[in-house]
Amino acid sequence: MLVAVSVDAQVPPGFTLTVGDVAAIAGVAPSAVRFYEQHGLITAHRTAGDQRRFDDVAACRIKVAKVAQRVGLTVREITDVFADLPADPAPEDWARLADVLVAEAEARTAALRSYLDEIRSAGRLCEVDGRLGGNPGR
Amino acid sequence: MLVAVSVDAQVPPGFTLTVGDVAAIAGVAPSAVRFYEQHGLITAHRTAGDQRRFDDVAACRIKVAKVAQRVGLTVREITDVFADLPADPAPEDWARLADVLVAEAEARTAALRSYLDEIRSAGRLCEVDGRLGGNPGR
DNA sequence: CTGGGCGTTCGACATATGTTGAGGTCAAGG
DNA sequence: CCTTGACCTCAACATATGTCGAACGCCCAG
Repeated sequence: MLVAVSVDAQVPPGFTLTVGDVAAIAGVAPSAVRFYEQHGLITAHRTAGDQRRFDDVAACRIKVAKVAQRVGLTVREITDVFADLPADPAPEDWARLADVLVAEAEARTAALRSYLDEIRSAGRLCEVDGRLGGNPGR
Repeated sequence: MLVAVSVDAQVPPGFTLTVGDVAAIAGVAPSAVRFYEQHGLITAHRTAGDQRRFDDVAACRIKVAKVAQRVGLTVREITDVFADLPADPAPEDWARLADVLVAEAEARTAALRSYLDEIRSAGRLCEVDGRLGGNPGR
């Protein structure tokens, strides 16, 4: 007789965390966790009673996302980057992810620096490639 | 009696750009220019007819702001950074500004990199234990 | 098997960042 | 002067990122 716990038979093993659990681990509000799931940043399985059950990877994704948001990435962009992350990421997978995110952050910083350098080196502020004196339509 | 020469006497010299001019130069919509003025990112003088007249510095500030937004700074934060910028900035002033902005961008990138490094070196992702018996193909 | 602490959805609210439209005014060219 | 396009304000809408409350359901401990 192997009939035992049939309640969460459809929830894969490892998916034991509730919304509140993930929220506590990731340091965000439960509402935010639902928001991220709605937007595909994380995924959940559902119990027979329609409750979400998360993986610990979900909490990890959220933590990374919060830091990535600080460098200007939108939830949508972060979701896209996460699209390449396997369901059960190995350290190398995290490393690849890190490369992508850091590269993006550095590219944006480089753009900022480059533009500021341009302004600074232009003797008289940034009258760069703008035609002053005309008023063409938009 | 009306005095003809008093029409734009209150608008300082150099403030010749209309909302549309600044918008065209900075590459944003006129509505955005008004928005930035409302939020203190740029300042305008008014003609006798209550129209805004900007300085070319305004367009420059907007251009910088757009790039700074890409590294995660809010309009509020950018406005605060601009608070230290003189009305008529010299190259050194832009240089100081650049230092502040780039430092902030790099700090945020560093935080991201540091956190990702932490995850990667933790081996077992975000300090949480799951089924680490292996990485089943699935 | 029941109580209450979580969970669920849904819609309203909140903030940031703008855009659009209505209704009216200003200013520069003809 | 007078037309016409750009400007003014104000309000509503739009999107991103969440939060909160109501009304209701699930589930674990006693």
